[in-house]
Amino acid sequence: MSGTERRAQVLSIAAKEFADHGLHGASTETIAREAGITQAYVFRMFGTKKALFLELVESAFAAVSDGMREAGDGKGGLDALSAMGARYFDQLADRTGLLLQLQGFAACGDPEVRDAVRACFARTWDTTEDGTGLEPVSVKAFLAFGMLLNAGAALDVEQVDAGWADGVRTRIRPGLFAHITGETNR
Amino acid sequence: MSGTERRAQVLSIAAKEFADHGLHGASTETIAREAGITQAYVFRMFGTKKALFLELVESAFAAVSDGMREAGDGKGGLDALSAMGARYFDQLADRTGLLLQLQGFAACGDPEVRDAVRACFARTWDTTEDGTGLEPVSVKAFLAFGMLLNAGAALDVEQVDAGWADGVRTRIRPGLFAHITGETNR
DNA sequence: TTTAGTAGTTAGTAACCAGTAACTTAGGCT
DNA sequence: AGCCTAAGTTACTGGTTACTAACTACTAAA
Repeated sequence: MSGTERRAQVLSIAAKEFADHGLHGASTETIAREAGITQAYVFRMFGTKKALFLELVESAFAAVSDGMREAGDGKGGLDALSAMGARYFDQLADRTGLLLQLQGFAACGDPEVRDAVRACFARTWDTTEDGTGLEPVSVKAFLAFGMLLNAGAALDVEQVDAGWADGVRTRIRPGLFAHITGETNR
Repeated sequence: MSGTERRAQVLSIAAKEFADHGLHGASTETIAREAGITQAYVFRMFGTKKALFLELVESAFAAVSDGMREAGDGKGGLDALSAMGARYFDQLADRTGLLLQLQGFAACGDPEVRDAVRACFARTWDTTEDGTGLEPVSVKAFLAFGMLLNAGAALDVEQVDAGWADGVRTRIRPGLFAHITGETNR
């Protein structure tokens, strides 16, 4: 198998592993075994476990940011907002990506991880703000619903038959964010 | 030291440790050392690492739910909503509690943890819904902002001087949730 | 003074962890 | 043929992990 193929395969397997068990819970040995290679070779490719983790977390955030920017490109005003909102929620249907974001936040006890995730989140925030032209409160609401989706993915809310689960699954009307106003800066 | 005192002390130390490093990243050895006792005694008190973790996560969720219910007790309508909202955000100022919730979500790869966290989240949802009398979309928005606070706590947003950080810190006007409407059930 | 319980320890175990160094094997190019 | 590089392995390390069994020191009541 070629280097780039192998790399992609390991990244895909590691993504699932890290999404389920987090930075510390996942095992490089397990990842290697599932990929059919030696654990030593994983380290040869990615250097450290944390580097592999960060690469996956960063690409999970980037998928959302890039997707939104692409959706809004060439449009303006409400069209752009609507397209970006739709793309945002499309990207957020990827459960592994959501869980990787969550694991990124959870691993922020490590300063290196925290700095990386801060940068990722900042980029998502700025992309949302610049692309939609919404005021900060609405951007906040926009991203807040994204964070709730992270939690929903963790709880595997799709598999739950209950009132609260229905509530979490309920999709917000996209135009909503344009109407949220009245923040008070603390 | 008496049993209840020791237990409380260990719980408090373990809370910080689990909040920072998660279920798998935290070490019982470290917790024991910080408490000035043997690691073996931690297991004698709590049985397993996971049991200790779950006790902390559950109490972090319960603090929010119970606080809200208490705040709304004896009041009605907008008064109750306002009081519950205030209490909700008060409880969410506890960074360790927020991080423990986050680590609970992150550890949901383990079925036992997932079931427990589902139950906690369900209770928070129901308490919010019953107490405020809001429609599901608003409850969703209410809790979504809570999830964003989890992320903000992980990123230690208080220490960041940037536009996005200001945005995350911006406090929403409590009455807002009463005016969110227009969901579309998917 | 015995008895019962509570607070805590010592001394392990077996499994697993991330990470390293040195080696091998196979294919393409000159 | 001979060389180089990329793909991959074997074999190992030092450390940590959660968890257990068996023991001790102390206190308070009967």
